[in-house]
Parts: sequence; structure tokens; C-alpha cells
Amino acid sequence: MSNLPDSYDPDETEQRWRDHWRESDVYAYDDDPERPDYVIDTPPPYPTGNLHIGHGLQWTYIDFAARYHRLQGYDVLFPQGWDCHGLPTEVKVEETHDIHRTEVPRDEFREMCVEHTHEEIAAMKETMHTLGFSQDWNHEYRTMDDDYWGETQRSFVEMADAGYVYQDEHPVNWCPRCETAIADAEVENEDGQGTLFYVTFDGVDDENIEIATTRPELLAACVGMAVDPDDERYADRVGDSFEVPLFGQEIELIADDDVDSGFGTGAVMICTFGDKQDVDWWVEHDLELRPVFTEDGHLNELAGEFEGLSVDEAKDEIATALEESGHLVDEEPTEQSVGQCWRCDTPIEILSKEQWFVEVRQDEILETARDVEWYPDHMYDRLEEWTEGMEWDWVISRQRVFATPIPAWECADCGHVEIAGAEEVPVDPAGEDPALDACPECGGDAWTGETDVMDTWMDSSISPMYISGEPDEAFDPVALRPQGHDIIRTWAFYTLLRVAALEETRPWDDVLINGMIFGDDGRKMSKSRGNVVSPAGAVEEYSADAVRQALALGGQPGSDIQFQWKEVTSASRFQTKLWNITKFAAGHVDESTPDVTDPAYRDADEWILSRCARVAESVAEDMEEYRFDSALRAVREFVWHDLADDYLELVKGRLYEGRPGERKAAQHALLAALSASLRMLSPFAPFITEEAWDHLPTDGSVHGASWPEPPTTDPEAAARGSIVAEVAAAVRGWKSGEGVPLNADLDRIEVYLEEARPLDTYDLAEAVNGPVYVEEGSPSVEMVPVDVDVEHSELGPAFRDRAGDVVGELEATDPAELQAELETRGHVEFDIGDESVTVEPEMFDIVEEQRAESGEEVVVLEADEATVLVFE
RNA sequence: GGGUCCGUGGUCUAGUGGCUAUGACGCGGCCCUUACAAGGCCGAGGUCGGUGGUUCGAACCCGCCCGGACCCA
Repeated sequence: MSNLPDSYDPDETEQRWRDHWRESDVYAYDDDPERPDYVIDTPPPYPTGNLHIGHGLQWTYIDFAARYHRLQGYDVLFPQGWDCHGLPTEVKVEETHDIHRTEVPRDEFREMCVEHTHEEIAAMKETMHTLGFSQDWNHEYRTMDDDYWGETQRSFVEMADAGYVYQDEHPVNWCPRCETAIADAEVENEDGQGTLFYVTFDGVDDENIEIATTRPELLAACVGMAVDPDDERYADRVGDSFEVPLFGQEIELIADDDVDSGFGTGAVMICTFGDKQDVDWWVEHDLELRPVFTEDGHLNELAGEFEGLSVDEAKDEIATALEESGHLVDEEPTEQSVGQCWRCDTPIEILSKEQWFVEVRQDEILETARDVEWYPDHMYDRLEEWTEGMEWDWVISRQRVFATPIPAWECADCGHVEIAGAEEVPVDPAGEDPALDACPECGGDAWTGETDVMDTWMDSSISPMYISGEPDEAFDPVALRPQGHDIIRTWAFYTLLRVAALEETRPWDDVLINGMIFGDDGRKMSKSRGNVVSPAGAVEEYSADAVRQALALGGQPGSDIQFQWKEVTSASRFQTKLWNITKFAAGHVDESTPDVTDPAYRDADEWILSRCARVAESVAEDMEEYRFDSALRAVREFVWHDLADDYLELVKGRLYEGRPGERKAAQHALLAALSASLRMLSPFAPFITEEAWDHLPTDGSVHGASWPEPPTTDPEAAARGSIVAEVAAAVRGWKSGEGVPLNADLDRIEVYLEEARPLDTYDLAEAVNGPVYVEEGSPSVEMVPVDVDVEHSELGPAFRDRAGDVVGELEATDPAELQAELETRGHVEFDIGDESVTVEPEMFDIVEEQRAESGEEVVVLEADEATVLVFE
């Protein structure tokens, strides 16, 4: 049934199957009660329009897991979501339409964002198809869709009912560019150079004290000065008053352990707020609040003549003013770490504002996290470290537009805040009134809708519950959460927090953490370095199957990997090999092959099938542990070396010229081994395996098949088949090395086995092209002992600390003497010091080499379990 | 400053106590053999970052040092 093209054309083939799969339901989740579920909490990427190679790595892993579990008979749900809300889209839309979000009605602006998001999603989906990912597109979701954000609101309501949500005025991280509060997780500390200013504060009744600060622009917000209580320089000054230069407010010197007396002068000013430390001191010492920054990062009226300046302008101008007034003593460069908004890199400020918060209950989160299997397991440590380091609750309100509205209203009369009921959502409180008419506190009926919206992590952190069909179905942990290690502190953390709060159980059974991907030069991919790999471009140049394999082999999941073109090259070669094997097999099998009953397997057949069974087992173990690298290596090794190099060569004789029964057995075993190989490879290379499968007498799609379970074999026959393969390989290697054509006739070969076994020489004779004689014992050529090979694992434990001396004796003795002694006494003896020791035969082997022999010209080959004489 | 991971031929990578340390790419040589020259075979190339220890035995376990990456402060 062979009508395969001579060479494999990945472009044409991949496009054809891509189109075919889109129309078929091979990847559909059936919700079949008979089969166990395997549900994947696929990451919902932010719709930027560009699916980069980092996504490629991550989705490749997910796809391996999805396809493997389908083969194992699971009802796999591989959904795809999109995390739509957020600032980048707002900014993009403002640019595209040349507007500011406040210039158009909220509804209209939101609509523009939605439209823009649809376009970006479409582009990314295209690349997902290109790479051959097997999502079930019937289960696609967008966090901006009503039913999704309705669920986000419902989960908010439930958490409010459970006491997790509160509204409060509290200092929060504030991005002056985005003009919104942001959570701790959204602040990134960037190291850089700053200037340390030494500023004199005049004592009200006593001498001056000099402080050091990197932020003179905060002087107007200064509400105190602090020193280390053990700092002798200031021991008698605590409690004294000082006047803040330029601004004139009087402040007090306090003592606090948290002051680093080694920094600057040992005295620091406390401002509301320069950093989190200021917030701590402010609370601890009950200080005044002097907020000097506006929401867009300018000084306010408390700064007097400096009002209206930006942070940077204020820093310069205030420093100059200090110099003029004689308060600036010195300045020097310093290393400093500045908190920045992770979306726009603007340095953040800390502002005290009324916000919505979700309580962070650390113990509950960690308990849930420990109930999940982490792959690799050390990734749990990162989550733990982050969780234990949390100081503030999660601020979830954002002063933006394109996000899920916080479903709450404030009574215009008494200020009572009413949160929506679970049955009211989805609801936009900015445009709709609450379900209840009268305020439960004062009976008023005028409501002001909340205009704050939610952190987008409030959307994505319910993904496992959403894909499980909440609220219609009870929640069970889903099988797998795949995600990058860069968002452990966000997506993983928030999901654990939410599921711990809302459900009785863990969100997932397993978490698979993937690493980051670097360029071929080992450096971060960047346009300026020119080492960026675009998934679509790489596919075009090679093939999706080759790119997927390269990603799998880049390293073990969890570690950062380097994208390597040489792995893509290597994968392409393997595909050529696989295609040629398929082409050969397709020429020898037909529709009747799968139905051959009681095939008369020869030893070679038994061997390849037993080897295939062992490979299927070990590959399955790797796949269960997400060791995709190791799994793929094992299958490739089997296909290339066992199946192609050895087995195919052994059975060619039978396939071309064998009697029908013998031929049918070979055909049957060949098809079984190849079909098993294709199934094992199908998660990695879905296109070529499908194409090959399609050309063989097999049913349906390889992606709808089941994990291989090759027929049970006779272990004795398989072991003999292994020797046959070994001998054939040795002879083939020798011919190649001698420059002899592989099909050259041999006069005969003699195979010497240590013990007599009924070796099946039929295939072997065909493969080596000469008659084969099997003998027991050693060949009659002269074998000379040349070396001793110590079995350390036998000898070591027997002699313990004397092992070194014994090995020394063995190696120092003439191997010929050792052999002679072994033959006469069955063991060898040495004197070590005063003692005589006995070395048993299992503790060492004598290595022999054949030496020139008179008579017939012969070549001696050593295989693992046999010695082979070749007579030309 | 704290935490985590990593350091193996030119490059990338496997290998958590015992044969001659895995494989790929690259390099050199040979070979068109009825699946395969987009292939096969052979070969060169390694002080397993350094050092001290544990052990009969260490790439692997422990200590210290050097170098790199990431997370946190």
C-alpha cells in the first residue's frame, strides 16, 4: 500500500492537518462519565497580538501533557482563555484613537478595548494553530466577556460574605503614570544610582542634627526623625524637636530599632510616605499624615512654593534651595533600589487612599500550596518565601476603566456601602442601581455606584473554578496548572489565595513550572541583540514538529532553556529518518497485517516487541513526571537505533523473500513496533506522526489512539533476539569500517556464546549475508589475557577498606597469571600485609584480545554477549 | 543582605554513590548497501568550576571558595 512521497514535505503536510483538525473533534472534551477527566488550567495570556517563543515553550509542554493523557484514555479538557483586562490595552486604544480615556463615556471606551482585544486574540490564536496545539476551542473564554466577569464579581461577593474583603484608607503603592493603586506583586525593585543628600535640621532648643536622604523632594512630607536607640551619638537627643528646612514644620526625634545606624549619619527623616519603612514608623509612633503628592505625581499645596513640580523637578529645585539656605551639607552618589510599576517602569509613590482590600491569610494559603505537587518541587519554596514575606493585604481596587467593576454602591445619605448579591451579577454599578431599594442603614434610596474596578489578577485567579463549570458544578481540583516561574508570586499565589478562601480543597493536583527561554547565544532575547526567535518564522523555516522537539529537548521542564537551532536541525533529521522507516514499512504491510492471527514470531520479533514494551513503560513514567526531554530522547533512541538500524535490517530477508508465514510475522511485528513508536511520538510531533499513521493500516487519528501496549513476549526468545541484533550490528559495523559494502557476501560467521542457546540464525544469516554457526564457549583463535576489569560493585563492599589494596594487587598482576590461577583454583589469592585474601571470580573479568593465529584468516568481533568470528 | 537554581568535550545537554561519563550540533575520515547521501559507519575532542571532607569507592553526598542566572529585601 505504498504511495508515499519520497521525501517528507512538512509545509504542505502540516497545513493540511492543521485545516483538518480544525474541522474535527479529535481534541474535544467529551464530558464522558466513563473516562477520568484530565483538566488543564491553561494560562490565559494577555492579548498582545504576539505569541512569542516563551509562550511557545509553555504551550508546548501543555500540549505534550494533553496529548499524552488523551492516549492514556483520559477525557482531556484543554481550554484556552484570554486575560483581557488591563492597562496596556487601555493605552493602546488611547494611542490608536488618539483620545484620553476620560474624553469618552466609559461604555464607549470599554467597547473600543473589547474590539481591540478581539483582534489581538485572533492573531495569537493563529500562531497557536501553527504550532499544532490541541486546545478544545469550544472551551475558549475571555475574562472581558459578561459571563466571565460576572463570575469574577460573584467570587468577590462570596469572599466579602466570608469576611475577606474590606474597604479602608491605607497607604498603598501608587503608580503616578497609570494613576492607580497597584499591589505589592506589581512593584519591581530596580537597582540604580542615586544621590545621597546630607541635610541639616535645625534644633529648636539645642544643636542641629544632620540626616541623609535620597529624597529631598519629600521634605514637605517630613513628620519625624529617627535614630537607632543604641546609637551613642544621639543617646541624649531623643525627644528633642527640630525644624524641617524650607518648610518649617516642627518634628520630634524618635528612637527605633529599625534604623540602620551605619547608613549616612545614622539619622533619617520619616515622611508620609517615602517607602514601606516610613509607613511602619508612621503607624508605630502614631505620627501625623502629611501627603504631598497628587495622584499624577506632582507636589501639592503643602509644598508651598514648590507646588506643581514633578518628582524629578522637585528633587533638583529643593536641593538647590537647600544649598542656598545653607542646609545642604554634602551630596554623594549612592546605590539605591527604587520600586517601579511593573507595567510602565515609573517609580511608584506610596499614597494613602480609600481602597478595597482582600485579606492575605498566609497559613491558609501555604497549607493549600503544600497540598499541591510542585514540578520541580523546589518551586514551592519561592511561593513560600513570597507568602511569608507579605506585609500588606492585597489591594484589589484600581482606578481604571477596562476591568471588572467592583459590584458595590454607596448610600448618598449615610455613606453605607452595599455589596451586590450573588444573584445580581454581572452588574456595572456605575450604570445600574442595586437590587434592594432602600438603604438598610438609613432607608435612603439614592445610591452612588462604585467606579473603582478590580485588579486583573482578580479575574485570572478564578480560572480553575471557571473552567470547572462553577457555579453549576461542585469544584474538584483540576489536574494541572502550568505556568512560568516569573508569576509564582502573582498568578499562582492569588489563585491559591482565592481557592483556599472559596473552596474546600486545593485548586490543582499538579503545578508544572516552566522556565524562561533565552536566545541561541544564551542571552535574553531582544531585538537589539538580534537573537529573537519568532515561532512562526522558525516553523516556516523548519517545521512545527521540529520546533516542538527542539523545545522539548532544550532542558528539563522548570529550568530556563536556551533556544537552539541545532536541536531543530537534529529534529528535522530525525523526521527524515522516521519518514523513511514509514515508507519502508508501508511497502511491506497491508490492510490484512493487523489481523494476522498467532503470528509465528522469530526471536528478532520477540526482541523488538519486548524492547518496545519496555520503552513504552519508561516513556510513560517520564511523561507522568513531566520529563518531556527524557521521554523524547528515549523514543528517538528506540526508533533510530533499535527499530531502524537493527530490526529493519534483520527482517529485510523475511520481508522480501520469506515464506508467507514468516513474512506475515515480520510484517505484524514491524507494524506493531512502528505504530507504537508513532503513538509515543505523537505528543511531540503531532503532524508527521499523523501523516505516517494515515499511510499505514491503522484506524482513525493517531491522536485518538491509545498508549501502546505491545503483545507480551517470550523473555527467553527476546533475549536471544537481542544477541542476534547485537551480532548483526557488530558485523555491519565491521563491514562499514572495512569499507566493505553492507550487502557483500560472507563465507560464514561463527557466533560463540558462553552457554549453549538455541539462537535463531535465520534473520541473522540474511542480515550478514552468509551462513551462521552457533558454538558454545570460546572460539579456537588464540585469545590472550591483556587486562583485568574490576567489578567494583562486587569487590568494594566485600573488602571495604582493603578494597584499594586488593584492586592494586589485581592490576599489578600479569593477567595471564590471574587467568591461570582462576582456571586451576576457581579464585585468586593475595597476601595483603599478613593476611591472605581470596578474590572470587565474580569480582573481576579477564579482558582478552585475539592475537594473530595461524591457518584460516579470520576476524574476531566482540559483542556484549557473544564473540563473533567472521570468515570472508 | 536573604533565598533558590546552575557550573559536565568548541557549543548545548543527560546522568543524585560502583563497567571505558550520555546524546546532539559542529569538526575530520570512509561508504551510494533494493527505507534513508536531507543518509550510514568510524574517529578526534572532557583535570565533570576549584578546594577540603565523608566513603572501600564521588560528576553525584557534606563544608568552604570562585563564577553565572533568577526571586526577594
